[in-house]
Amino acid sequence: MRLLVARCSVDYSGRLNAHLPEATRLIMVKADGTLAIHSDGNASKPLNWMVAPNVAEIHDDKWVVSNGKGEILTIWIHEVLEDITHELGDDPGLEKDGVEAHLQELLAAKPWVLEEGLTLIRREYPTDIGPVDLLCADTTQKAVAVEIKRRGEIDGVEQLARYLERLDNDPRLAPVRGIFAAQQIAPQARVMAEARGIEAIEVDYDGLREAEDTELRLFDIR
Amino acid sequence: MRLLVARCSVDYSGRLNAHLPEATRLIMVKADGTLAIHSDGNASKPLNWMVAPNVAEIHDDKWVVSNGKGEILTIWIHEVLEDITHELGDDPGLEKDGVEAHLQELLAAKPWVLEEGLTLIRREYPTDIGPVDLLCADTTQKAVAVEIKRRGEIDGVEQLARYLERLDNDPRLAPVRGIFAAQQIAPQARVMAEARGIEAIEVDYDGLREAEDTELRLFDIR
DNA sequence: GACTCTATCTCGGTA
DNA sequence: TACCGAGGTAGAGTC
Repeated sequence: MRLLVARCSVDYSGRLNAHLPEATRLIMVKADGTLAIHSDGNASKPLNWMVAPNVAEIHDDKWVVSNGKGEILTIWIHEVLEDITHELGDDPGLEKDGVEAHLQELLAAKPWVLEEGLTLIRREYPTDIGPVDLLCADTTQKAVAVEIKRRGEIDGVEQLARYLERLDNDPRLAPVRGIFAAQQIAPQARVMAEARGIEAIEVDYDGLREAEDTELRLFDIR
Repeated sequence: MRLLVARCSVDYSGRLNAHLPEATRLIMVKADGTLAIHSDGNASKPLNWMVAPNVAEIHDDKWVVSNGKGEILTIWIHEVLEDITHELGDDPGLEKDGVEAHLQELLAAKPWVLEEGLTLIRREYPTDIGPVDLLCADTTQKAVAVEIKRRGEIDGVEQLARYLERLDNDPRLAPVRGIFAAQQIAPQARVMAEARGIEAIEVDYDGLREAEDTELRLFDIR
């Protein structure tokens, strides 16, 4: 990783056109060629950037970085205040916990926490506008589509409504009920769900995870 | 701006829980306290970060950065390879061109490029769930709602469909037609639009902008 | 301050 | 490769 602190001005042309007047900034170049230009304040995001893969022509006073999609970043270097390079090596990467994928796993394993007697037919059940998180069957063998979110907002309800519309076109499944499951459900999303005849259920993620841990210990499969 | 290259491990707890095993990384601290931890490859985004405002307890071997929302970032510093600080000063900021706002301006000025004879009634026409980008009238004086996106995705179609539903409740306007205008329209968004009776139109942004330039020169109002 | 929507979104998964 | 959905989305604008 190369870190350059310099007075510079920048032009970007590609997905839009943008210009940065002359000022002192940090130019960060990663090992794969990813380049980012940061100011000191008012944003955690870079002012300008260019992701890898790209080709950089580097001269003392001018860098021209381009990629295969017609994007060009031109940096005019007016004065270099610092120029250091470090080999950081590979990074083992971020371990995350608490995302939607895990909540989906937990509910796929125990759909009955959403409704007595609910059983799983398939995860990521495909429709022509995208996959439904869970397709289940209730105690009367009727189909139930489940959309899972970490935070239940209005667009999640819309998403489920779209799926239900498509699934109802399948005579083997119709009529399909909908369940909207999330750790937290916004009041507006709840209202929207009720208006569409969709059940909105808040799920206790931590409780589910603890239950999973307990079972794993009981069955000694760790 | 402080730039620290160090072997470190990191724990984040807040909107989710995440952990970074020990490795060499860049820790960037901006003047306002914004902090970002970057690896050398495979991402333009930081692995972990904490935006301002926050409170940082900084010791030699351990940083604890927290904010008022219960988020805590803990950095264990195992070895410092570089530690430099530069005052970059204020940045004049990025000047952009080519975003949705500009496309809306161009189409507001010339709604007839979307449909022969279309005239503008109002930009940002208010409904109780948000403003419609353009409300227009066609040659038969029927209302037409236009939603404008740079890239037309399925969500944009849904958004327009919601607006149309609301506008149709107004007896002075009903029935309202919908036009979905974007530089590029995704195939699924097009399918969804058709299913909703909405016309999907791809707009030539560069052509519109050139036409605008030409007119400005013709009328010498620059 | 809360809410809404855009974004050179970025990033990961999948067909 | 293109498309689609998730994000600790972040950030800007509006009410």
